[in-house]
Amino acid sequence: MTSELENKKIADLLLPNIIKKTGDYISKYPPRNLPEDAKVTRFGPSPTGFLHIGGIYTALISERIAHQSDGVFFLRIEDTDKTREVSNGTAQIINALKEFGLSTDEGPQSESICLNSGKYGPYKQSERVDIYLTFAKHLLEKGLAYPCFCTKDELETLRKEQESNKIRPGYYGKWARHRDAGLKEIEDNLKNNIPFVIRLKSDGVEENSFVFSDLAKGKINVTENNNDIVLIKADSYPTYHFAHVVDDFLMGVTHVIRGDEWLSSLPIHLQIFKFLGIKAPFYAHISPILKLENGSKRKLSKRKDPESSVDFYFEKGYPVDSIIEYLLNIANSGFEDWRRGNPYFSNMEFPVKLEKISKSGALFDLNKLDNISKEVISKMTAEEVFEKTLTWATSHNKNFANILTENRDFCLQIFSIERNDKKPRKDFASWSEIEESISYFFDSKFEQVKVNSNLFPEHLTDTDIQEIVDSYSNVYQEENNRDDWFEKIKTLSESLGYASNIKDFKTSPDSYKGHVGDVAMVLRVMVTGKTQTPDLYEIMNVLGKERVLKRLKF
RNA sequence: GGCCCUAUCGUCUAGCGGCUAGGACGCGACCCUCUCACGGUCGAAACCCGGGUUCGAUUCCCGGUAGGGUCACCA
Repeated sequence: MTSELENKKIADLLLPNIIKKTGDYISKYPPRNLPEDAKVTRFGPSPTGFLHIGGIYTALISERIAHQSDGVFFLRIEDTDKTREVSNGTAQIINALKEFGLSTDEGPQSESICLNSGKYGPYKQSERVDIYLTFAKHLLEKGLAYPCFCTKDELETLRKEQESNKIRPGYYGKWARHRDAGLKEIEDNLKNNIPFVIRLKSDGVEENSFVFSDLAKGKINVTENNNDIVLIKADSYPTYHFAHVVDDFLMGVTHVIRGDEWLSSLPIHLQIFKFLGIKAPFYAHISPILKLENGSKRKLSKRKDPESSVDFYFEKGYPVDSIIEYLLNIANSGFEDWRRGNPYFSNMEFPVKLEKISKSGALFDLNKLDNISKEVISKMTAEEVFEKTLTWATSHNKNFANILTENRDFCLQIFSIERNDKKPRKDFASWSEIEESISYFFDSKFEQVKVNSNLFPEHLTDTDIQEIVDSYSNVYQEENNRDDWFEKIKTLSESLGYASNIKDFKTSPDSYKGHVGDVAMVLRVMVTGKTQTPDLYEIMNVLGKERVLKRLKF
């Protein structure tokens, strides 16, 4: 029997139910009809738990690269490890993408809806098993793959033996026990119902290396793979390596954007492409987001770092645009300059460039996130701030949500304070900070705060304070503008023996009881219970005459 | 350990043979100012080490060192 015939027979023996040919699938999924420069990218997460911020980072870059080239960005659920799968994992992924506004053109959109499922789908790897098996069978027939009947224990002892002899561990060369098994041996094993995996019959030579051009990393040195890696597991699911190659080929992916932890398995992937006789896509391997711990950097970890989960940011109430802009800034540091030049453009307009992605990993910097977020929120209208705060509060702070809905107009006025100025306030980085910082506007909360007498300027006596409060109460009325309001404070200061401007006070401190700042501070503390607030004139206007007088009398 | 990747202020980075090494965040001072925030001005703060190549290296090459990744029937 020729080896060709024997291979065919082995393939049929191993996968008797696979009757389609690779060609059937290739013609079912023809090349995409897109403009020449259009890029097709994908996000391929595993539904194994909460979505990592690093996943959003990769998805964001992939989405921008596709859509900024009039290409296609799709979601593919990589659920080939049923032992690690989490029940609502897919839903979490879909929701997170939605929350971040990363729109997918194909793939699952919800539990039941899958966009364009007929075109290049299914978009769930567990539903594509027959496809992988067909391609695996093809490799078996060509003698480029073979069944391996080793048990886990056997592989374990093999590894131990290699390690103790200081030999590179792996299933290759003479260590690949089943690599050259004949038809008879395979038949016997199958008859005894011994489970098997399908391995690649590698032709790689460890000493050979070549230069590969990665879009993000640049030129890299690649060593040939000589490991007979597993393509199909004993449960008939493919490994990542095999699924990646088959899927990204059939689904017409042009640019594979993924974390650089995959860099070291690139040789495997290129080899599978070669064995299948198909062209590999472009690759961009991007550095992960890191965290500093005990002086050394490490990847943000799912288990140890709460900030690795996207939920962390949603709980704190960062606007999604803040997170997106922070991530864009990590991806392409030119983002900051672009933003300065285009303060009101959507961040979708910022052109992301793979070749500009930093080669080294960035430490996550919450300070920077806060700064970007303050900038983002300061550009929102009071209505936007209100709506987004309410949305956040509805799922994270019910009491506050009620206060917001019951006091809609009042809150809108509060959020308008110093917002429509040419230099708007930048004091909120997240929605969770707002409740506390505006609490004094609400009588129910203000009255609980006993105005602390040591908040007043130290050098004023109780009588001084009383005098300021009384005389201001007498002249107070709602003013039309800040200047009138301040003039009144100044006049009052003069009449009570305080300098109406601080410079006068500084030149001869002994001729005054204090200065206009002290007078304003007394009023500020009386009205808000705080020493640091936004513009007092605006606050008084928002509170209204009645409430101001009541607080002054208190 | 093998292989691969990376290395500029505390952090994110610009730099692509000649620069007082630039910017941003954070930090400090001052100005503006009714406090805070904003804004403005200024300041402290970096080229991992050693060899080459070169008239000249942060930049190119080699070697160290350090950090990271990877060596699964996980992705």
